[in-house]
Amino acid sequence: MSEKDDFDLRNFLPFLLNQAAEESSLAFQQIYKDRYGMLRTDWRVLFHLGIYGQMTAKEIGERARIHKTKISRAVQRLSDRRFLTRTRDETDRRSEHLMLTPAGEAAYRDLRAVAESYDSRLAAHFTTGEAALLRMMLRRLAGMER
Amino acid sequence: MSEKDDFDLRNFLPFLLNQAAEESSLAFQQIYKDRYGMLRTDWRVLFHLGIYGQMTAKEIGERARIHKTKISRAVQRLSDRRFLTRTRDETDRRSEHLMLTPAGEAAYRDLRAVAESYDSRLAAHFTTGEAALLRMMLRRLAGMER
DNA sequence: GGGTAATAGTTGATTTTGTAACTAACAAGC
DNA sequence: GCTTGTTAGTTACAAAATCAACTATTACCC
Repeated sequence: MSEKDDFDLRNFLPFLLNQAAEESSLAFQQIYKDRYGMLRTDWRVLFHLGIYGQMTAKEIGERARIHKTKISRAVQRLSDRRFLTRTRDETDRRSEHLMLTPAGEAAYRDLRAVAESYDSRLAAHFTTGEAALLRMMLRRLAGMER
Repeated sequence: MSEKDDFDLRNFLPFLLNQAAEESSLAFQQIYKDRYGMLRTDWRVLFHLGIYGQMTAKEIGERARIHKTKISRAVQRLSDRRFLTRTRDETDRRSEHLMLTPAGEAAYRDLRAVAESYDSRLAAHFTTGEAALLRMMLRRLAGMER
């Protein structure tokens, strides 16, 4: 298994980003899965509603770049568990407004606290300046600014 | 959809890392998928063998943190397409040594060139120093150093 | 050496995702 | 107002990921 070719996979950004993303999501994933039986899309939808209040499925999908079928299923699951309510828009009856129930709010607040402390723990690997630069670079790679 | 809560999802590292990873893998994924019909695990296995030469499934799994069932199926697909050969270790007949065929080598060299230019394009978002720092930080988050 | 545990890798059942086709509602042009 | 095209969201089916159980082989150890 000695080196045979000098391409460095460990520095290839798509690979490296995936490894870092996977590793750094693991412990958080464990929590929303164990504590609420949620999937990745579920907590993302929950957080969007917790942060921005009432939104439609479409708005969440655009903001988080999640496909509409994934959103549809996450909304279904969250609705089944009484974490959100769906109310049709009366002026455009195709879309519906999603809003957290008190139970949804509680789950959101709980997970938000976990997320905050978890994020700090990750950021503690770096100086404050480095962490800020890292976030900036990631936002740029994610196409979230420019 | 006005702000209701000041938690910033766009700065939450697990989310941000995932968005960046997904976005920055898209175009590369398109290429190995369209050109060779490969899945994510397939090109990873291919690259490991291209870079390090002969390896066992277990070694690849450890190095890339991929579950053995995923590796097993990727090896099966690559073997079906005659991109690699499998030879049993005669001193420990449980494991087998994987090695690229000439066709596998050719695919690897082709994709490696794509990967290199693709990586440069991504890194061009930053100064040389920033890019080096980014890779270092990602390796640290991925648990690939310390 | 015989029994028990560990290891490399595979297979099968279940869950989740991805893709395309669908329904229902609205919009635009004429 | 009727046809054609869009849009929001759902559903059906195929592809892929996950998890547990399995086979075959080697290691341990009494």
